[in-house]
Amino acid sequence: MMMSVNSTIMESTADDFEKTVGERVRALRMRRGLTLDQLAEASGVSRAMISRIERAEASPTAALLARLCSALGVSLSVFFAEEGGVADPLMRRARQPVWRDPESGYLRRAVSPPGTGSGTDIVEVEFPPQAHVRFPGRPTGRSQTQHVWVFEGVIELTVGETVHRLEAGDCLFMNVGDVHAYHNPTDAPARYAVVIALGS
DNA sequence: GGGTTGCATGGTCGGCAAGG
DNA sequence: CCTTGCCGACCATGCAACCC
Repeated sequence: MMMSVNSTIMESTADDFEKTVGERVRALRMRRGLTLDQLAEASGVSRAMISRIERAEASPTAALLARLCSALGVSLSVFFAEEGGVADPLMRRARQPVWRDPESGYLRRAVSPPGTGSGTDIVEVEFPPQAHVRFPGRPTGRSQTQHVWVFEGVIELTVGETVHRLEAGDCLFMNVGDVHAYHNPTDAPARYAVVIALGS
C-alpha cells in the first residue's frame, strides 16, 4: 500500500533528516531568542540533548520532539512543514512532509499546507501493530485541542486516567496538553487523522 | 554566559542456549 | 520445533566538566 511509497521516500531522505530537524530546531530557537538553557528549562529536555539534536548527533523520539515543539510554540506539523518555504494553499501528497518516529516506528504525514494562517493543522498517521507512543503532559501548555479520527484499525488512546478504544470511524476530542498515549493493540496497522486547533 | 563533549546510566533489541 | 530466559551490544539521554 502507500507505506511502500513513503518508506522509499524515507530511505532517500533519511541521511538528511536529522540535519533538517537540527536546523529547524536551531532556527526556531534563535528566532525566539532562546538559549539552550532556556529551551531546556521550557521543554524539560536537557540542553546537552538539544545541542546534539541541533548538530544532528542525535535523532529525537516523537515524545521528545513534541516537547521541544511545544516549548518553541509550534505544532509538529508546522515544525515539519515550514522548511517547504512558500505558502501554497494546495499541498500535493508528494510534497507532504513525512516523518518516522525512531522509537515506535509510527509514520506521521503533515497533510495541511503550511503558512496559510489557518489555526488548524491536519496530520495523517500510520501506526504500526503493537506500537506505543506516549506524550508527557505540559502543565503550562497553552490551550491547544485536537480531534483524533480513526480510518482503519484500532487505536487505544489514553488521556489522563481514561483509556479510549477507537475503531474505524470513531473520533475523539482532547486537549493536547494532557498526558496522552497511543497504543495499537492489534496485529494490523492503524491509520488515523489528527486535526489540531492551535490556541491563540 | 553559551555551547560542546566525555562519561555513566537505563532501556531495548537481537542472538543464543537450555528446557519443554 | 517452539518457548523462555539470559547476556551482550547498541542507542537515547542527562549530568557535569570543559572550551570559547
